[in-house]
Amino acid sequence: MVYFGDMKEKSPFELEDFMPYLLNQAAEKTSLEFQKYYRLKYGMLRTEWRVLFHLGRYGALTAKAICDRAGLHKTKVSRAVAALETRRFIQRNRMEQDRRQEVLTLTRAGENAFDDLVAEAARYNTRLMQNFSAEDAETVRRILLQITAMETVQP
Amino acid sequence: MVYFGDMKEKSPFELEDFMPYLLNQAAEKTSLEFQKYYRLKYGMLRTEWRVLFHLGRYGALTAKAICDRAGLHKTKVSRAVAALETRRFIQRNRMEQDRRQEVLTLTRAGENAFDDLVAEAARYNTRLMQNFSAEDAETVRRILLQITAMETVQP
DNA sequence: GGGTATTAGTTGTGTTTGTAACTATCAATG
DNA sequence: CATTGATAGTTACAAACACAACTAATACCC
Repeated sequence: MVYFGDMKEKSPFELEDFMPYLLNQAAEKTSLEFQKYYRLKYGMLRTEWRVLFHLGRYGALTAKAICDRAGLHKTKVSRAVAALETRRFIQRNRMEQDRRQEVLTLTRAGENAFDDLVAEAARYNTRLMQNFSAEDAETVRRILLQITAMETVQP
Repeated sequence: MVYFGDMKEKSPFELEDFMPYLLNQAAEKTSLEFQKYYRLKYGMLRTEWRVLFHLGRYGALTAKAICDRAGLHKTKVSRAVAALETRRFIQRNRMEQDRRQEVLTLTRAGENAFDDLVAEAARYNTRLMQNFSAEDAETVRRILLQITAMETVQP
């Protein structure tokens, strides 16, 4: 019988068993790939694309509403809104009943960009997921949503 | 019969159907949560933790080898190595047969940090994944690896 | 062996992010 | 109404990142 005394028994822990790592690798890959649509074609950053998406998908919103829905910090949204306005993708209108808030709406150019990018997103998603069975896709979707919605994984 | 002419039929596309979005949300959540272990306790950044991990898990490596294995850019690794050396977690030794390269090894402090962080990583992972069945966990793992390894999702 | 190309690693620069502090407006309470 | 506190959004500053240019050492090859 062979003696395995020299083997490191303690750490069979591989990076590929570590979910944050796996998630990051996959997220980074797909994000970088999809970037080229909104970045090259419209000069947007990821946050800008997400803000645009929320406005296109859910109609006029305030910055705060976008923060809440999208889980983005207000400074990120503020900068994205400023950039999108500069490029004439959105329009701001102060509310009269509460002049702290402003309602954001897509311009015609913004709607066009939205339509285009949503179509690209759907196509990208289809191409990405066609490699997997419908059951597997649904399992992944469900678990990712669940992880995202989990309250803190307690120490 | 009601006329639905005004409905936007074209875009039943939700963010929650968009895999890059789902991946990013889950990745960001878990990364931020796990950050506190290496960040608060050892003052490391994510790249530093990953460099430390590779050295602890796979033994002495050059910076280039870490780049290749971890899929990190050399400038990131260079700065992580500098930071880890400053905090005395690693040691550098120029190779005699090729004086461009330097072999990186963990110091005692580096090994201690590695052992601690790997244990925390394993515990975090267990707590995260205990909410799912073994089959689901395996499905997710497999698909995330597959996505990461995919060549470009062609336009 | 001398010029050219590669390779390992570093540094510099502009861009993006995170955090905190700030302004302006509104709400609540005395 | 005046003061205090909360809220929507912006700005300022430092940390982090990406990408290109750089240094130093080695390989190639005529």
